[in-house]
Amino acid sequence: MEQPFTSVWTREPRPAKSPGLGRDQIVRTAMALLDAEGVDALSMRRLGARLGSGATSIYWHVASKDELLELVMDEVFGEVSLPDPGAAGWRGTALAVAYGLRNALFAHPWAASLIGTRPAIGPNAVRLAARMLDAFERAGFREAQLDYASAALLSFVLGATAPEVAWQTALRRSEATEEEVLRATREMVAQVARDHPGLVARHKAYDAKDIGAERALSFDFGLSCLLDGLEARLAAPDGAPRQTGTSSPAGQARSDMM
Amino acid sequence: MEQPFTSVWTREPRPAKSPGLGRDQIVRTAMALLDAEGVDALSMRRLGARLGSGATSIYWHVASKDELLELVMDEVFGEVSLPDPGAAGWRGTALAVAYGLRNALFAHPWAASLIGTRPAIGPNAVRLAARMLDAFERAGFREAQLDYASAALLSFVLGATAPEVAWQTALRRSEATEEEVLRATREMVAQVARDHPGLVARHKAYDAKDIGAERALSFDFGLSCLLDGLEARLAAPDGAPRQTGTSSPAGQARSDMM
DNA sequence: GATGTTTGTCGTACAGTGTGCGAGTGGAAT
DNA sequence: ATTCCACTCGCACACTGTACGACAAACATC
Repeated sequence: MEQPFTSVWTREPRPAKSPGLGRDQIVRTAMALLDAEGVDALSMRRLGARLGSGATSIYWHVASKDELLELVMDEVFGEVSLPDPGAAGWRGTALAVAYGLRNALFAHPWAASLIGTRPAIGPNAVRLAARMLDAFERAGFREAQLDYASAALLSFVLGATAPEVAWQTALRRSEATEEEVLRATREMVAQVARDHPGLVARHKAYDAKDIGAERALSFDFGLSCLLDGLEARLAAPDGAPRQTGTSSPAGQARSDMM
Repeated sequence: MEQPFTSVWTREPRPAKSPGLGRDQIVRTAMALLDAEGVDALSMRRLGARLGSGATSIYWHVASKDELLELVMDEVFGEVSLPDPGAAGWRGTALAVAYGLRNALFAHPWAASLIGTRPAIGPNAVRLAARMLDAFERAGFREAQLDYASAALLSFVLGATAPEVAWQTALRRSEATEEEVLRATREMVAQVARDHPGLVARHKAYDAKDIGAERALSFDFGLSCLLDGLEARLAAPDGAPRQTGTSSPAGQARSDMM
């Protein structure tokens, strides 16, 4: 669309000395609307109505809806509270970021569907990344590994949380009881996986348990596994302590795209 | 919307004995359109035009656009080729799934923006999960850890790949040269992170390197870290070998939502 | 004070979107 | 011959993002 690859963050915001509409008020109202009614309910006209102004007035302060979404996205990143990297230690900071981000995404489910969509380079996202890099550097990570390690953590958190949130909101939107959902899901799995007998048995085992708690445990498990793996790299700085890992398997090209 | 929580996969597809339009032809054509022109270009009218039929004819075979997207999503999962879990071994299977999924997402960039959006429970996604569980069970994972471990792997792969794809397509859409983008990005970072002096220096170091290759290395690093961490759990079955990890930090509630 | 200029608001309009509805088609079964 | 059924499709509705240009109010300059 735009040729020199611009983003909200490069362009100056409107002077903002104004008495009426302002960029931050727009963003706040948009977040409220998103939180209250979900991502589908956010239209410029509805937002304008909530602001008590015309729909197209918004375009004076914000270039496009996409840009507005970038702004609210960064607001979500701003909501994770960061500990002092010196006091919390490496693992503490990592855990805080992980759970903070996870909780922020649960608090704003619409953000989960946007997170893979556009690059997160707003000031709050950058500050979060900087904090994490700081903590990881204190821990002893150097050079490229520093970036790799923090990227890995963020990747896991996002990849684990986004589908969870998707599930949760999908359930919430259909007003079925959790009972019904469980039954329907089991039927689905049974129907679709009848030639994978292990699956249906295992899925049956879930019936008794609380799904939310189970998912939290799963998150904990994956997170501490990843952190353990990272910690192991601190001992052997430039190699994979358990070998393999850097050789691509069975005819799969690694970095064939781009 | 629908009260008993239905999904495409529960409902029988239309008998499909038809000569004309059919569910699979629709899905194939939709994929072609998506691959060629991206996710914004997929509208029912355009799809109908490509099929040589009216736009609303599609609704006989497919309940809604959402359902259609679920179908094409599963087709993507079907594209990752799975090795024989017996022959490839645990780590081999894990690597194959990871790179296979990653490559599939790069081959169909539109899928990356859909992946966090709706639960993946189509037959191909289920088969992939079953294969992975099989391999992980052979490796020695049991009970809940079996699920946790495979979920962790998928989480990392998705969370690492989706933003990468998002970046790549964002760049592709703006017809800027990679040079321009680099310069603009650096300016962005510099502007936004001027109180994080470490960041801008580190970002400068990237200028010489190939971004794609760098990202592939990052993926490799995170993946092998996670696998190492998982492998460590095989030795100490029911505890975290490096302690911590299951206690939530500094006043952050763990599973407070849902 | 008069005159331009910037800053900001908004109504209208355009080209699209997903999809409900009901009318129409052809072939098969009665 | 008639009834039924699997399909196809045109129309219409409500709604979307946003380009454009007409306004108004605040401010600068003469």
